[in-house]
Amino acid sequence: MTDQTLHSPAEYFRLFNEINIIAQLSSRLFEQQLPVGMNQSQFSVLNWFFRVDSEASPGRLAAAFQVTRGAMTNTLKKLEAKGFIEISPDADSGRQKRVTMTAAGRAMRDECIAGVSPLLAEFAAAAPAADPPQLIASLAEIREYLDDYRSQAHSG
Amino acid sequence: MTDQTLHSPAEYFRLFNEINIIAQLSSRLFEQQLPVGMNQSQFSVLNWFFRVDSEASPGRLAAAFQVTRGAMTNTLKKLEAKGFIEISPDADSGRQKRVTMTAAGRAMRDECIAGVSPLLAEFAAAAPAADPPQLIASLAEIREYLDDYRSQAHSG
DNA sequence: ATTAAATAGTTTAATATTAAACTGTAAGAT
DNA sequence: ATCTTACAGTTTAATATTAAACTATTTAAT
Repeated sequence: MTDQTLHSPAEYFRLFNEINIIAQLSSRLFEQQLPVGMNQSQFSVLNWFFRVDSEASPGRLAAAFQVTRGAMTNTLKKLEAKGFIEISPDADSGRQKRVTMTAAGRAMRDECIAGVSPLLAEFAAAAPAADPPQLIASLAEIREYLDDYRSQAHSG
Repeated sequence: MTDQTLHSPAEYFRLFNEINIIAQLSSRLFEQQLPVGMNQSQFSVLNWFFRVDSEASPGRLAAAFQVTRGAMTNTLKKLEAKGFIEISPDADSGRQKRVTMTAAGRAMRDECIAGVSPLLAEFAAAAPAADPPQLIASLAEIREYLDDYRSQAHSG
């Protein structure tokens, strides 16, 4: 409150520490609520098709979730094997592919939402964060900074 | 600011999404600054001995970092092989062990800090989070809630 | 004292991820 | 037209993690 511009590196260190532990705890908790065979990565892809767009290339999805293309190849294979997505050649580009969600995928996405909803509702009711919108805004800022940082000076 | 008690589950969903992406991005970024052969888990253990206590059992460390005992066994083995910690029998209990940091471990901890400091300083200077202390406090609340949640109704 | 239950740590199998090498395609330079 | 570079996706090897089975020890019950 006293000082909005000068912050110690040690403070950021603690910040990332907290974030890492929460990510670990929450991921495990959420995955336990998902239908058998589904994990967070797979659900995230299905949910992306619900939230963002009806189709995408594997590369676009990898960028959206900040994972390597190899990791996305793996995740998409699992989803395709279960019939939740379809992977077809891109009519406009021989090196890209076109990924879409199937009806079964939409059903599974709904099932996942139904699975995690009680947990989220319980969480929202307990309201352990004073001001979630504010918190989300701050975190989004940090996420964007990290994302830029990575692509600017340290491409890979 | 308008409403401090009613928050939507969807909001918490977004919150955990942001947290997960930041955890992923920041972990990778930090690990790249560590000396060769060191990773975040190993550094965290060395830093724990610096911050918290001069000795601990493997189980206490596993609980502190919210990882399985098996994961901690693995991490401690790596550190022991490099001479950064010592693992000895506990005089008071035949089933527990006693872990301490060596002088080499302290030196490596300092080296790690030196490695990540520029990144943290750069981050602090750019100050992408308006109010880090407030943010840390909110996150700590969430972390504690998740931790309690896990141990209360869903032990494992 | 014996037995049963809980605890601490290790091991094993399975999985998700990264980094880097690799294949194939598109775009740009000459 | 040919060559070079960049790009999209896959594959491979290495690693960290979890869950569950396992060993050994301690504590509790009888």
